[in-house]
Amino acid sequence: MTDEPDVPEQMRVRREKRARILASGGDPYPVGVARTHAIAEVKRTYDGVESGAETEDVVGVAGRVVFLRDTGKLVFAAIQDGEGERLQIMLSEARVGVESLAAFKADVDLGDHLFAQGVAGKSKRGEVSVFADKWAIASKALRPLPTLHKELSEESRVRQRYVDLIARPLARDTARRRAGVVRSLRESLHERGFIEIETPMLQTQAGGATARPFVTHMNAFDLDLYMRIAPELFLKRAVVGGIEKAFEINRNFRNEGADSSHSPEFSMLEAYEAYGDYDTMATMTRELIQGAATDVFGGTELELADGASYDIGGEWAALTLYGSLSEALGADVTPQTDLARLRQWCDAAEISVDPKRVSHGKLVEQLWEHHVGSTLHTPTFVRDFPVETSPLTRAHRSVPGLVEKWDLYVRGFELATAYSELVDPVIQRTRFEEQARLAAAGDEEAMRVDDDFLTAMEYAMPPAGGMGMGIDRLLMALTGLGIRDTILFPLVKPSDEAGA
RNA sequence: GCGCCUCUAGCUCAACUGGCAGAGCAGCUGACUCUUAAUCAGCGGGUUCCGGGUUCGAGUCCCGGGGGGCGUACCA
Repeated sequence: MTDEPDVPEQMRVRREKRARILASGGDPYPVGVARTHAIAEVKRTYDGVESGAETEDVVGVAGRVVFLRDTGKLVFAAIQDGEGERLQIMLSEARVGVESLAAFKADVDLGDHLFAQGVAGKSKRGEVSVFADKWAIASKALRPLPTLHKELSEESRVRQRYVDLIARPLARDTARRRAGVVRSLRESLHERGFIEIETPMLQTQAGGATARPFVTHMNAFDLDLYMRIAPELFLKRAVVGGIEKAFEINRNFRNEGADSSHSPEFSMLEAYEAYGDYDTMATMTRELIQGAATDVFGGTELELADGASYDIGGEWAALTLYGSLSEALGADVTPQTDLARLRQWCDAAEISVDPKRVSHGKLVEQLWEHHVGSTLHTPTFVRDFPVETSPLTRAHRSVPGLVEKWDLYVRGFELATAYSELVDPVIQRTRFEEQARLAAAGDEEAMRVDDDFLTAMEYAMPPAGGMGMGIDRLLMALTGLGIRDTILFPLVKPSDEAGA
């Protein structure tokens, strides 16, 4: 194994060390070590010790070696644990003996997990240290660590996130912050009496959103199945059945483009509340987000990765789709504005529209996105959408041609959306049929008629508000990072060079 | 999908108009009992993403392919 020709020198050397340890009766991968203290605990406890002083407290610590310095009869090693805390280990010939120190120098590399036992104290330079009496390799690394003083290339970061997590504090923080945000959302929803349910990811037809699905196949039933594009239609079935406040935080899959704000698999929160509407959902959404910001970032004033900062506290701005578009265009746009006029504005703004999907609603939304959406940086609710593009939303209670739907925009992208849900099964059927016509005409993202869902609706769904929010995008909004940095292991195309 | 940029040692990056492929860290050998990207002496390490082509000569120029980034179009 040590004479494979293609193995780089540094890997070859580490493999030889592993073999040597085994040959001399040692164990490069012991089942455990006698760890007594976390690194942060040691640093905290002995912070008050005088420089150069040793205590009589024996501690056992373990972590990954991230720094090594051999000064002859004294060796310094810094170990790092899962929280990114570092602790200095000092190994002196006087304490461990000539032989053990020589073995340490010969066998331990940067990247190894190391265990050390000894008294806690402080070095002459004032750094909390463990003066080791004993040491052991807790796990031998066979690959060298990257340079810890330089940023890993963007590609290496996502391809080898495990290395990124070792090397880059922000990577560790982001993983923990994401966990904190998700936890905060769950707790806030639980406090409001919501019940978390899990709905199918494998579906016989992908509904609940307009998007192209991934297709897969079930062998046992010889059946083509779709990965879900949204949990909406199943969550609503649950509401019909009496789970009046239902939510799900889980993955959706959309077979579409990938860029700095789109991932083919992404996490989404959807929540439905019987006897709520799009206004109650707006309040709840704001409180969920502000709560997550407070729980994880200590408040609603956010400092972003790109240096920008903004405050998401207080009430959020609200405007209407048609009103804000009219203002931006300097002309009245209403649900009655005809297609020809909308096309002129699209041409003027050089917006190209898929000819298979041209409708009043589609053009209005594209115009709005171009002229208004990308300019909204602080959280803003955009209210009241055209009916054609919102087949699951109920008609506006006072304005004909509109539906009760809002989109929440932050930093130029859509973070969340909510409806006063359509619960009339007869209207729902005609909406589905209209979608099916679009699909037949070539619109690959249009919905299909879901008969089982319509049957459920015919048992009567209570009036309800529903909301969907992208979890990845929430992290983006709170941190300023791109979507691939908020997802720990984003999809990457295979490359022959990655790993071995 | 289209356009532009990019791929060189384990990692991060150099290499002019085509002319011996280099540095820092990391590695190996040695010195040093307070280092913390230590210092000192020495030594290794390359399919320059892959496949063709032009040329006396290609990391560099041309063609094809792959990975990555940015912009643009669509979706959240």
